[in-house]
Amino acid sequence: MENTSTVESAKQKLNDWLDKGIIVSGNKLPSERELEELLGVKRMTLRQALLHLEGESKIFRKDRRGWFVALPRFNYNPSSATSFKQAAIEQGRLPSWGYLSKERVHAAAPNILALLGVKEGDALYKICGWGALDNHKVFYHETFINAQVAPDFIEQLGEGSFAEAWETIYSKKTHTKHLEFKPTRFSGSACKGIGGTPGTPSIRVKKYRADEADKIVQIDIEYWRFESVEFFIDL
Amino acid sequence: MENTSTVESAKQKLNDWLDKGIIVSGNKLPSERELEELLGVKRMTLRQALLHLEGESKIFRKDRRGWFVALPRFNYNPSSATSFKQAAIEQGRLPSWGYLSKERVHAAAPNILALLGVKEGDALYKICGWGALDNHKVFYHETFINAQVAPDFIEQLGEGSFAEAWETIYSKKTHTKHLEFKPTRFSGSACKGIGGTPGTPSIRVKKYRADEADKIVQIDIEYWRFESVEFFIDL
DNA sequence: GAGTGGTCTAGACCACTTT
DNA sequence: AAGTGGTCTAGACCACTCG
Repeated sequence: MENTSTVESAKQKLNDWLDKGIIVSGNKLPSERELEELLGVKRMTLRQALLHLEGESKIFRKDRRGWFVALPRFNYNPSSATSFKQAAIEQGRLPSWGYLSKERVHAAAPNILALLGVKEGDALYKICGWGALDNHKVFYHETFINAQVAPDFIEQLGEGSFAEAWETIYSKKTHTKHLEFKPTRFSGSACKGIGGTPGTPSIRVKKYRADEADKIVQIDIEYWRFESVEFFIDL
Repeated sequence: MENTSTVESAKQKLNDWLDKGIIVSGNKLPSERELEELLGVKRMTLRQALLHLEGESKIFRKDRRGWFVALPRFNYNPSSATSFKQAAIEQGRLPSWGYLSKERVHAAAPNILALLGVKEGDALYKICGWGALDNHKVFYHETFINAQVAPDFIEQLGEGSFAEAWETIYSKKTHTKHLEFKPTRFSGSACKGIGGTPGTPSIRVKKYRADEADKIVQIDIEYWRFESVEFFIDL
């Protein structure tokens, strides 16, 4: 009669409730203590079920804030000229973003300096920020820019997007030259910046952007929430 | 004196032992029961530590077989003409692969048929297999091929690689036309094919390969072990 | 301040792998 | 047959969030 009270059965019930839209009022799931009662499993077991559903992109976590019904995946073409903002709108999503820090620095990882063609000790810009869809943060980024190529970039950027700044202020059309995808887990600044749970899988996307002369002018390192995105590239 | 006996401390100790190469004889870690004693933590706690280290690519699991010291990440360019075999050798790794099934089928997902230009009810080939580095399986794949474009592909393939078959037998040079990266978790056939633990994060790579006339002749769906790979693309 | 998520303990049983 | 990994129970404490 009663089911086997295992992770699998808990998952199925939760899945049902999610599909049917019941129980899950608004967007937040009931607390774990309520759920363990509703599902007839213990806390650690429930946790497994929730973690599995997280992996299947049905739900997601905000650190210390609980579990939420997942939003659709974002279809992202990192090589496209289309900005995050525009792509989001095209997919019927509400984009937003913020900057956590904008610094003029004189040091960075050696390979960053080399790629940007910045001499040891010379200035470059480091900008950290996040991007969100429907008010849910989906990526954190660190961006490096050659200060010689784009003087006063920080001031010019304001609250606008990178693409806008490049085109409007420096009249440069940039294109993606190189891409890297590395499966990792959230930790450190990416974790804080996005409000992610440490240890949760994530994808690090590294992007070199170049100008018309094929000179690398910007390096982006983005950390995406594992379940919130899907990448595609046309060649 | 004794540390706080938390996940973090267990991780640090394990990390130490891994770095120094002690405790870890051969390639397999001691059993979980031994480790809980050595580290002074309980099983579920140890498990958290191990899972974290798995996420950081220091160790990996074989289903029901235990924990192993991780191998280096494979640097994989999915758009390159270079075959898996060749790329592996260039990175000083020992590649191997196997086929789990080779079928002539008359049905597949509608979008697969459409992309390959196979009419409803017509034949296509479905080939499932795996790839390994240093005798550790790192990906599982399902490949679909238009039977009209490459008659008798299954027979011609033998135990060789796809690239070899296309070039030698059909004298076609193929190139990657489209790529998709989707973070998922292991389940179903991919899980079995690779000996992965269900629920473990993985990356699904979808690849359309086309001939000189830009006609799609092959669709690859690969499921990669999360921690064993890093992708890059030059544009 | 109550409630909640994150973490941890100290056991247990089963299915599978290995010896 | 013994050992091991996978799973589950029934508690507990702490740090943080939220009302």
